[in-house]
Amino acid sequence: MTIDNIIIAGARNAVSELYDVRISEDQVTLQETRKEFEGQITIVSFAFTRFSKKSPEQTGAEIGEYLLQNTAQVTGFNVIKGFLNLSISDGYWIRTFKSEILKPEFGQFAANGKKIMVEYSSPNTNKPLHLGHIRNNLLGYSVSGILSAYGYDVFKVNLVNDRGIHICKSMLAWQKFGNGETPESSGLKGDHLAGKYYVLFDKEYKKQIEELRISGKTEEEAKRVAPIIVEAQTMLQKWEANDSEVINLWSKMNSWVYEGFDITYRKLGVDFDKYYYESNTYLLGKDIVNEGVEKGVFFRKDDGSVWIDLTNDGLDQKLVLRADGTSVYITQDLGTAQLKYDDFKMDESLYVVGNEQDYHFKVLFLILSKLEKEWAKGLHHLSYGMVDLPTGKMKSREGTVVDADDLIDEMVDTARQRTEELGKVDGLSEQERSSLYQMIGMGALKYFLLRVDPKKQLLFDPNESIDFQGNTGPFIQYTHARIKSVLAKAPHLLGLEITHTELTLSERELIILLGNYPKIIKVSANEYSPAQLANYIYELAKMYNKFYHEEPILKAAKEEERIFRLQLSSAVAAVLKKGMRLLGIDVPEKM
RNA sequence: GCACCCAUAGCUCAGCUGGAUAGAGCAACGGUUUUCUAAACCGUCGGUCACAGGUUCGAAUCCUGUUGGGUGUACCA
Repeated sequence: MTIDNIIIAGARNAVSELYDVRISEDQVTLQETRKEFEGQITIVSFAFTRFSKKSPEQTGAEIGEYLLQNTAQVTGFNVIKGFLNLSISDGYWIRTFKSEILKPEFGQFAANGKKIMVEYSSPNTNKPLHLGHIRNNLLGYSVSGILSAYGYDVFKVNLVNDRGIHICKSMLAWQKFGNGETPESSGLKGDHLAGKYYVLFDKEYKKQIEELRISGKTEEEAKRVAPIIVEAQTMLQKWEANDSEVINLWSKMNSWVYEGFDITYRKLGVDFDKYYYESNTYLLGKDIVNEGVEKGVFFRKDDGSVWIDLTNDGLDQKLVLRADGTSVYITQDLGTAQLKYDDFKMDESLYVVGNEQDYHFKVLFLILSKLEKEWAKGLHHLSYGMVDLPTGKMKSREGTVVDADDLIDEMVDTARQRTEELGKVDGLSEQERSSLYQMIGMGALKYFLLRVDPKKQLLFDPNESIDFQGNTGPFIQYTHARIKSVLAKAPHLLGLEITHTELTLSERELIILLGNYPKIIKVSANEYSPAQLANYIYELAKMYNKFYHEEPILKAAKEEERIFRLQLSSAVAAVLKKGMRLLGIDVPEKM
């Protein structure tokens, strides 16, 4: 039983005994006592005045007195306005520290027997990854870790968008302008090579549109009849007809791109249990459409196209199959959803996709539940905001993107400079140094992106480098390294029994904050929000640094203090490390 | 037009069952190292929580409206 539950139970008994009213658990509001007052847990007792018919102060005092008499852990109280501040015995905090926080599995929930699939990344194979994709990948990876810590059995999958007109654009431009260029011959990473031709296509396309307009066509018509776009469409048709030449080109370019993606994924430290490819799934979904027509959920128009009417749900009519019988995006997604369920039989499924697709997923989930798919109620969309630049939106075609590989390299390079300036690399081998720079640079980048509420759009200014001080990844990494350095000086104290009985203010605060870790995991998991966890870890690191300055650890007067403070430090380091791992960030032993 | 998301310090962000005097970091200014790592710590400066109503003992938080920003509303994916 947690202390919160003990206090809630005590408060319910108090109200029942004193005022003869039975109240439910959620009628008792608890909060942490503000720093300026004595105590650790506060009961907000305004609501109880209804039952006591007395002033908030008097009501609080009566309940406080009751708890003091009847609840062993409560050692004192004070009432300020309607706030009943309770002091909990140091013995209780120390016992909690020893019996829970110090355990290696602290923060890992028992398996809940549920399977969840997390789909993230979902790149297009016509261009390299940019900063927006980094946010997606980090969110997906981190949420997967958090869900796993919360007790889920997690499957990470990547649905690769490897077909369609946009892929043909890169292919066509390469065919026309590439002169057989390869990653080897050009020294370009495969995904960057494909991206280069995607941009070239767009340039040529725009040029042709302009020429057609000068010759008197409307913009709309020009866009439709420009030779290069017509060629790309022809190529897509050939691809769908299994034309061997097109398929070979497609395989070749895709393999370059995958090699490039793998490098970026490795640098980001993300991975997947399974890949799905749209080239395999794009024909799926037609069975579901038929099923929907039979069930009367969908209807067919005169031209043969199939629709669903969602106007009663506040949405629009939506096309689910073209008149010529071919699939649209939502058809595919219906089919893919079924396929994924058939493969994994998961209880829940999370799609990590930008908020520009909110409407799409609303429709998708609604259709599946109308089709009476039992599993549809387990589908969720982790909708995150765009990453914007001060100049506005990033656009691949126009080259106004922050490239993922460039940014990563830059971060690692900055980490190297800072670390060398601080002279912290003495005694490290070349390899240790480079792995440290990698860890710190990526830590700064990942924390920067994950500390912000996923649903908010995020501003990135390329002219202002990401900080390494204050509320940052490196600050937390530093705190971890700092603790490790102290621990290394007296390892024998870690195994000794804690006999300490009285806590200083900062010791008590640290234990309470450490004790909140499981709650934070729960909230982060339920809300799919690594930001909650990130901000918690920062608070913990900050509080530890304060403690570190205030209290001597190895230089404490009494041995029992040295033992306790060292083990407290060790527990903080463990939670920092675990928490950061769930954000996909590693922490160094030294920095 | 309609729908969804967002608006808190100069900047970037916390603030989560409605609760006490709204918090951090950065930036600016000042201080702390013969003591366990100064990527740290302490202090000063900085707020009409977009605006206007409403609900409540109590609102940054809930409701309504307005303004501003973003996104969507494709037989693109």
